[in-house]
Amino acid sequence: MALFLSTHVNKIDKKGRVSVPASFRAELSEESYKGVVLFRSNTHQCLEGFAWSYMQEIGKRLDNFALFSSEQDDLATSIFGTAVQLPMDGDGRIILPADLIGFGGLEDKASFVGMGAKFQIWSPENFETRREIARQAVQTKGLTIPKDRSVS
Amino acid sequence: MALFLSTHVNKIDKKGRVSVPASFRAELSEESYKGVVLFRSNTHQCLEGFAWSYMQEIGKRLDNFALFSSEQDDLATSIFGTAVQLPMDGDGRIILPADLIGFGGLEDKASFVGMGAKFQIWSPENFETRREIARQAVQTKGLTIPKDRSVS
DNA sequence: TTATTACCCATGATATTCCATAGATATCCA
DNA sequence: TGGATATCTATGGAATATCATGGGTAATAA
Repeated sequence: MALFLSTHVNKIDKKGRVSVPASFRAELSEESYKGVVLFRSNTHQCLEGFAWSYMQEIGKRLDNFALFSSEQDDLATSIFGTAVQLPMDGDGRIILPADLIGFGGLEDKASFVGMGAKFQIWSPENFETRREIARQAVQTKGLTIPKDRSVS
Repeated sequence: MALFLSTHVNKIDKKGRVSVPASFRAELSEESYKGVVLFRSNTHQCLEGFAWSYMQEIGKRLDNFALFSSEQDDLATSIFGTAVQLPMDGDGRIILPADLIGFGGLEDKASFVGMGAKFQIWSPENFETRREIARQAVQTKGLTIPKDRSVS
């Protein structure tokens, strides 16, 4: 499984192109599809990205919901319905669609934030705020990584 | 599993390079990936380091959280989002990124402090203070190490 | 056409690799 | 035991490779 790590700030050029960080590309290189899947975050003003193979994993997990339930319908709509598949060019860049640039509040820079199996794309300023909120949440709620695999 | 012991003070050169202590390198030599993972401590003004395999373990555990839950999001952001994977050069050095040098309050020297499975990197002056506080806490609270692995 | 996308190459900045040196520690042998 | 030699470690600097980025042009679509 791909493991995205660290935060990289890259420039969005006037064609809407942005380099996928080299370390992310290395993680993606094992994938059959050379590119990323992006969609709008349901919780933040940012974009979320996966390797194509992880989309299949999400599909499986969605199957755990009852077929035709409203939960499955809502999730499927917000995830699969808005996702776009973006190919990488020979230099490891993708073209961000204008509507996603708008949704993420992006301007001339994009922060790629590794989240393990997925990553997020933020405007650098918004992310600094988000990073601090997350840090405090981990501290005050005492969040830890569970030891075993028996978590729901 | 790697076991990091003792404290070593090494110099940070003008390129941000610093030698990983030889005894730490010996512990890392069994790892498939020759390098370390560093991130900002949530509790101290210092950096924390792991072997790469430990990070993969954390990644797996985190994947057990419900997808898109706020807990997973907060943890992933503060752990994976701020971590960096640093390869060692042929001479056993890593390059500390400028933002981590700033976060840790480091200048021209770095104290590598073995903590068992992980290690910390401190500014030597700050660590002397920290060492004394930790010593007193162990004394007054009568802290001990539990026998089994059933600790939360 | 006109706009958008794919592909190619150039370049500066940054990171990685390689080599040199000096001090400390260990090893060896008479 | 003494002393010479080799090895390991930390450190500095230079050469080389990689990455992000900009721009050009051909292919494609509307």
